[in-house]
Amino acid sequence: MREQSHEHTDVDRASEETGPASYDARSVEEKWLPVWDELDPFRADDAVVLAGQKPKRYALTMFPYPSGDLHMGHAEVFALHDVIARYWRFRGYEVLNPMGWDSFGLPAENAAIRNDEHPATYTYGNIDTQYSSMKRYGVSVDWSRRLHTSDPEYYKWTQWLFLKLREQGLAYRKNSPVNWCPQDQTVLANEQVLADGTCERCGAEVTKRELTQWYFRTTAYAQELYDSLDDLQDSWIGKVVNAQRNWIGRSEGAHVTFEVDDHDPITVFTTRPDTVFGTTFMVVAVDAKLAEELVTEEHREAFEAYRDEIRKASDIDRLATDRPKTGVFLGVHATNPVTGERLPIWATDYVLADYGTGAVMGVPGGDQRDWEFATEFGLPIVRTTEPPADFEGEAYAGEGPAINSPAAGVECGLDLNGLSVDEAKRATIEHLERLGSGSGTVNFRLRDWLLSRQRYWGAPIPIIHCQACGEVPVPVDQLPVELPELRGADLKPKGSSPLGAATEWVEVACPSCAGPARRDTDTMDTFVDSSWYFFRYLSPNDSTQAFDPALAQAWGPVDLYIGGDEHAVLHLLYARFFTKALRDAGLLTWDEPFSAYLSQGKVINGGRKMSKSLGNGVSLGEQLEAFGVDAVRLTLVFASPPEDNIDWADVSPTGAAKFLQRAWRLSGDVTSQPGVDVTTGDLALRKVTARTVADAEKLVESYRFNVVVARMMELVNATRKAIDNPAEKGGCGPADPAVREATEVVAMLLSLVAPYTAEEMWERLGHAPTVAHAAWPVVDPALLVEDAVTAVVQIQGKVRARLEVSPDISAEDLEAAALADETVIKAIDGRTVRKVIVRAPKLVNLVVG
RNA sequence: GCCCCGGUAGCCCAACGGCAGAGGCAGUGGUCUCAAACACCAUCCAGUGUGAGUUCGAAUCUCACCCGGGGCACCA
Repeated sequence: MREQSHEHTDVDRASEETGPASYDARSVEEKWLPVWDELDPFRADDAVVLAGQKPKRYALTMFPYPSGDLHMGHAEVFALHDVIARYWRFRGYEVLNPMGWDSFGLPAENAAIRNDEHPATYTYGNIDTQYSSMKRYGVSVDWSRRLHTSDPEYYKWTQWLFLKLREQGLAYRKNSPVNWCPQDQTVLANEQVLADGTCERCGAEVTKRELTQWYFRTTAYAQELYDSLDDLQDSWIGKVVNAQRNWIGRSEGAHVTFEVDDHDPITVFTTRPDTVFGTTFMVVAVDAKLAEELVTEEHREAFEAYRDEIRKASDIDRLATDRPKTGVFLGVHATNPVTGERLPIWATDYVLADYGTGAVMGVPGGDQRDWEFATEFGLPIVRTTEPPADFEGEAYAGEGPAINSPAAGVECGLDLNGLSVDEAKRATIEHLERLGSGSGTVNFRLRDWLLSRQRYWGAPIPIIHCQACGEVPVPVDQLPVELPELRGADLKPKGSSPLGAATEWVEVACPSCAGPARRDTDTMDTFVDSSWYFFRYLSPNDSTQAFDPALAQAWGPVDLYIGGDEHAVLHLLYARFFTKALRDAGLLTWDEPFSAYLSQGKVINGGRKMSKSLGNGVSLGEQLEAFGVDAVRLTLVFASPPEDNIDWADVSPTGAAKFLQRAWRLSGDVTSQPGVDVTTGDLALRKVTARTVADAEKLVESYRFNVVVARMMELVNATRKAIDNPAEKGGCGPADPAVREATEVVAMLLSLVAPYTAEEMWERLGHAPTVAHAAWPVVDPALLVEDAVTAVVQIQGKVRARLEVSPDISAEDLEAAALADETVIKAIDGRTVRKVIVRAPKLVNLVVG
């Protein structure tokens, strides 16, 4: 592309009469940017929406973290997102399309330590860079709503919301074993530890520490967070709904209470209450307090030795499922509430302290883990479900009739024998409820969200700890609690928050009793900042409230959210939690923040993720330089469906640039004047145009943006042919009004993806800027009707002939025509026609023989 | 192990249960050119992962399996 520029002048000179053969992407970009700034066509008008003058659409894309300049991934999501935002404007919606920066976070802090500076230097420097790039990228954003989560004006409200949630009992402090990242020197939420036990952010192996930390009570909404996934099933991309379901991990079952000798009873959670007859022992988590309370003096030494050994093992080892079961007997017995049998109680590490009640009834006949444990320690095994005859495994957890429930000769008031698993579960729960020894219940895997962090560059937790009054919230009129000025070496992680070193900042008078007190020195997880930013966009400059509930009512919820899969559980779950909490605080009326969610695939190169070590990185800046903004955007949108990965090695920005030139050239060929009566234009081309618009509407609305681009290409090809071909070959020449109509539609459609080229075309077509304000074409339904359609005649389902028929042909006529056709008669070859299926006007299928 | 999603031409991808091909990339042949690039025209290429089933008819629906991607996982 660049090489062209030195020849450009020759081309211009040579083609003065026919117009230039190509345009220069760079100069077109420079030409239109200031014009758009002047026209400001993307400002979202609150008044219009509040008054209900226009229907609204809220388009949201995950705001970037300011690390360096934008990369290919950003380019993709912004390009996809802009298609829908621009389309909605064309369709008459008042569109809110805001942008900001998720600007708290560790990279800035680490850079500050490295370079002996303040994190703000890195942060705001990168924001400036990214802002310039985004402007050039031509996204249709309302920049007046720009926000940065690290601005005190923003995090004041993050702090306010923290206090609001605390008032609702949704933020609390507790001491517990927590995930600790030794690399980042801070605690992490469960969601931020990957399945392999490493830190989601930096990849270091996460360890455990016992610490007092702040939590959001996400579990209070576990049921609702799970249930409302049903409503999102169709409008969210399936894999994200699935990931959230798995993460929340709902399981139905029962609590069963077992009396214990000389001790409080133990309650366990089980999904298989029907197997209670097969319980031959009890197991409690070795690291739970319960184990320590239960163990007898006689067994204490052995227990403690076992426990210490387990504590030394890493989580990675503990999580391995293939090692032999271990445990120690605690010296006490429980009583089976149904049979009265006495059951030994053991401690083990295969039971988790923080799931369910930290204790389990051991049913070796029905649970493989219990089977292994029983085998290891010589405990009895009783089957309570009859396995199929060919069953060869050990524990049997499948369907089948209940047996040994109770065992022959036992009378206990409950008989499950012969019942199916479901029937037996229900009967057992009813029986337990009668006995007062249990009840049906639902358990969740989801844990509370650990939100405090021992790092500097985040929103300080607005709590003051007073020896006399305890936790005291910072009064609202004293918000924000601004970060003290720390820089460079002051920020070095040392296992506790750097804020602790800012003595003057930390030591304050208690707001309640005025006695000596200390500020909380932890900052909030940056996922807190991003859990509500889409509300702040509604009132970005409001200094009196986080957001205006009336505007939330008018604009919310977000109509389409586009972002990366890496946030499938993290950010999306947190934002859903915040929305429900804010609803219950009376600030919102709706339940879910994002009506539709689309995830964008990754941009990879040569089949591998781009990385410095592989040396396969593709620089967005270089691509833009080489091909222009529009060609890069078009490449990214056209390459594949939005959610699929794009391999840069498989795509062709050169091809995209060629197409743009082809499209643009049309606008120079049109010779009719703006406003010409298109109804007199060439019918064949008009039909293609109408069909394209109708299809494009459906395709954009179902987010199949790559197919929309293919349709644009077809329309460009058809228009080119109409201009160039003589009448006898179906052409109509450049003066035909249909050519203008088609080219204007190309400009409008193209503006969804390639705004500069489209704007340039629009101008050459004799219109004032901006094409974004152009009137979307109204499709005349008459133009969508085909004059003649090709009906296929199948014999035994195989196509044997084609007939040109009228689109409104009757079934009888079509059948007659098919049977009269010579090719058909030949293909039937004298056989009997046994059955005729007619789908007028497209198909006839003959069954012969 | 459980749960989602996918598998169509050399490649990226289209196809209301009804003609497997819309579009693009790459390839091939041509027009233009002194030559090349650009542009334009033409053209080659698969029977839809495998096996059954439903149906007049299956890429599409059902089941099983194979392969790839993702989520959860000693979660009772």
